[in-house]
Amino acid sequence: MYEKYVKLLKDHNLKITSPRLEILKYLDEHHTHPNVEAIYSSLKKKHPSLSRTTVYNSLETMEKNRIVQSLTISGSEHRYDLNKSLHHHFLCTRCGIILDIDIACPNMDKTLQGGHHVEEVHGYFKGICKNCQKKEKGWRTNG
Amino acid sequence: MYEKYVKLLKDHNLKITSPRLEILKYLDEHHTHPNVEAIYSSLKKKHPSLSRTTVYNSLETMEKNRIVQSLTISGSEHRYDLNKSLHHHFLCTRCGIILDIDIACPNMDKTLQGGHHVEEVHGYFKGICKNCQKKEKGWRTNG
DNA sequence: GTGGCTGCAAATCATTTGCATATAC
DNA sequence: GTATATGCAAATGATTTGCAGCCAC
Repeated sequence: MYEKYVKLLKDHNLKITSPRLEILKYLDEHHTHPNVEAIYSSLKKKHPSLSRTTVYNSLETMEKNRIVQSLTISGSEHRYDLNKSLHHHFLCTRCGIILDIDIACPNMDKTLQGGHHVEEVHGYFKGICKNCQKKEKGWRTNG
Repeated sequence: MYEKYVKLLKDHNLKITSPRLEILKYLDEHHTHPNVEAIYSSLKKKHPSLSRTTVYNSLETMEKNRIVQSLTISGSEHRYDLNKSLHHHFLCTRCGIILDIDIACPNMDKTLQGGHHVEEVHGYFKGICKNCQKKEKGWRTNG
C-alpha cells in the first residue's frame, strides 16, 4: 500500500518515516492542493502524536528533493501538490478552488530566459471557474 | 510631479490621498518588487505619521483596482509591482533578486482554459540569474 | 456633512527556532 | 551507535482587526 511512497523516498535517499509516508499518501489521494493545516488536522486523527512542526519539516525536505511542490497562489499560506509532470494552476477567485492546468507553454519551458538559467516554472492563472460561471448564468436573465 | 498618479487613482474612482500617491511614486521609481516593510520604512522617513496599516490598506485597495499587483513568488511575504503591461517574474534562488521577464506566452494569454474564464496570468520562473552564473564561473577552473 | 481613509494598538495566523527525545539505518 | 527526524513549547514575522479621529469630496 505504501510501496510507491517508500520508493519515492528511497530514490531520493531520504529516510522512510511515518509522517513522510502519510503526507505523501494524503497528497496522492487529495488533489485539493491543501495547506499545512489541512494536511496536519487530517493526519492528526489517525496519528495523534503527529506535530505541525513535523508536517512543516517533512514538506520542506520533500520540496527540496522535488517530491512535492509548494504553491503560493492564494493569499498568505502555502499549499502543496505532488510534483508530478509539469503543470500549472488555476485559482477561482469566487470559490477559491485550485485546479490543475495541463497545458504546455512553449516560452515557459525550462530554458534560458534573457541569460538567466531557469530551473522551475510556475504558471498561476486566476479567474472564474467553469462551475461558478454556470451559477452566475443561472441567476441572470440576459445570459 | 504627481499628476500621473492622481490620474491613475481618479480613473478608478479612488480618493486622492498622500499615502496612495507616495506608494505609487515609490513603486514607479523602484523596480525592485519591494515588500510592505521596504515601502513602509522608506516612506516613513519623509512622512513620519505613516502607518504600516495604511500601506497594507492602500496596497489592497489599489490591487483590487488592478493599479498594482502583488507577487507571492518568494517565501512568506508579498511583494508589489506597478501593474503595467503583462509581464512575468524571475526569482534568483541564489541572490534573491526578482526580475521582470518580458516574454509573451501564447498559451498563457487571458483566454478560456478548460472552460474557466482567465482574468490574470502570473508566470513565476525560478533559477539562477545571469550575474550569479558569472560569479560561479569565476570560481571554477573547469568553467 | 459624511463615507471612506488613516493610524494606533492589540490580536491573529502562518511559520520558524531551540531543544530534548526517539528512531531509521 | 549515530546522524537524522520527531514533537513540544516558545518566538518570530507578516498580516488583520477594532476602533477613534481625520480628511477628500
